[in-house]
Amino acid sequence: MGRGKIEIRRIENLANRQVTYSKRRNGILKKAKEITVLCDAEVSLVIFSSTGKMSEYCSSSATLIKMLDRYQKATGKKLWDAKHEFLSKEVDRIKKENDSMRMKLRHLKGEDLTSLHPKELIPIEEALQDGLTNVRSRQVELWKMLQKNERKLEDENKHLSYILRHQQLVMDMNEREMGYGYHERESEYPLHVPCAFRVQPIQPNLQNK
Amino acid sequence: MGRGKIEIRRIENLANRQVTYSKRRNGILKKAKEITVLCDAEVSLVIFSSTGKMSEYCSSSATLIKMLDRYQKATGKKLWDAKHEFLSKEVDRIKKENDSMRMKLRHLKGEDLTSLHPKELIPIEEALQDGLTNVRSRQVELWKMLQKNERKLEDENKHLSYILRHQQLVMDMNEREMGYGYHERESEYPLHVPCAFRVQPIQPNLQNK
DNA sequence: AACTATTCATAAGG
DNA sequence: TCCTTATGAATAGTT
Repeated sequence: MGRGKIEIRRIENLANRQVTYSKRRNGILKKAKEITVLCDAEVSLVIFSSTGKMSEYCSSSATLIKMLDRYQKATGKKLWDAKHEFLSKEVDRIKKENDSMRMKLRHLKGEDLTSLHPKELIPIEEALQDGLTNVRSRQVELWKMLQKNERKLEDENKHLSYILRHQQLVMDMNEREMGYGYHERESEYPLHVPCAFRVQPIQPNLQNK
Repeated sequence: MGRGKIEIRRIENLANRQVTYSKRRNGILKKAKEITVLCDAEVSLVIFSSTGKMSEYCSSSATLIKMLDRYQKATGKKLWDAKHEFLSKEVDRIKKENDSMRMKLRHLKGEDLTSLHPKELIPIEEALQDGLTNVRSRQVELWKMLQKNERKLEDENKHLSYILRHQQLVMDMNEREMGYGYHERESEYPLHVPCAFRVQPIQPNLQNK
């Protein structure tokens, strides 16, 4: 494809070789990009020129690392050292554990049951029954605690109300005793108790809530 | 370069995409080989089709590992470390997922409930109830299937027994008809039916099992 | 898998 | 390195 056919053998002339290199490298990079877009493929391409200059292309969805991972899985060749191998195995192991738990959860939800042997249903049923028992006993426990707490608060409430009411009575009496003659003293030491904080007669519905 | 120009965008038709993929893949592989020969370059090329099939080319003087070493030196990017980091993150991520599922399972078993807010008990209870319902309906389903199958077998059994009893009656009659006169014939063509295979009167408990 | 019309890549030259 | 252009290669659509 050019002004004449060329044999596929090393180009001896350095300048020509370099020119051809850069032209063809661009061509390959372009083709690589095109195939990823056209065909939904993933490409990793690394080229070193004879002078050692590097060019690379890696399809956007695939980092070189991911590509190499896939490469390893596809070929079985090991590119990494023992540390990575350990981590890879760790990932696999945990993933398996994960899948198994996911399955268990699904079974407990009552999904995918048709894939199970009838005998396998028994322990699942028992586990569910136990779980339900436990959850409900916990609820009863909480309920009792709430009730107990409520009673305690109610008692406290009554007690406080009683004290406050008593205090207010005392204050009212003092006020009446002192009469208008003590007006100045009152302004020096005002009571600073806004209406909202004055104890009201207890509301019946507060007790029964 | 073909019967008409095409846009560089994903080919929607699957068959076309696959055909184009294989044509262009061959093209790129050829170009990669050519540039290594013509220009004394080194190329590493890995392609995955959308179906996950891998093709690769690596110039003879460069194994992929050597290429990656050069890549690391050329870019300063540490593939090894990056890979390590990637895997570590992966492990962490999956472990978290794992812990969360383990917790869910424990909760469904009714364990560690004290750490939950009372409101969180409700969905768990519901899930357990649903699961139990599903498991039990599956059991009922299986039970029905078994019963149906049992009835079928019972009927078949009755039918076979009837036929065999009938056959035995016929055989017995033949034997009696022939009398002792046919002794020699009987020894020439023995019945070859061992006792164990003779049909016995049906046992009542076989029918009711 | 082959064919072929067409587009594309590129060798040579400036 | 970039432009041009003649040529051969690659390939899209078809059979």
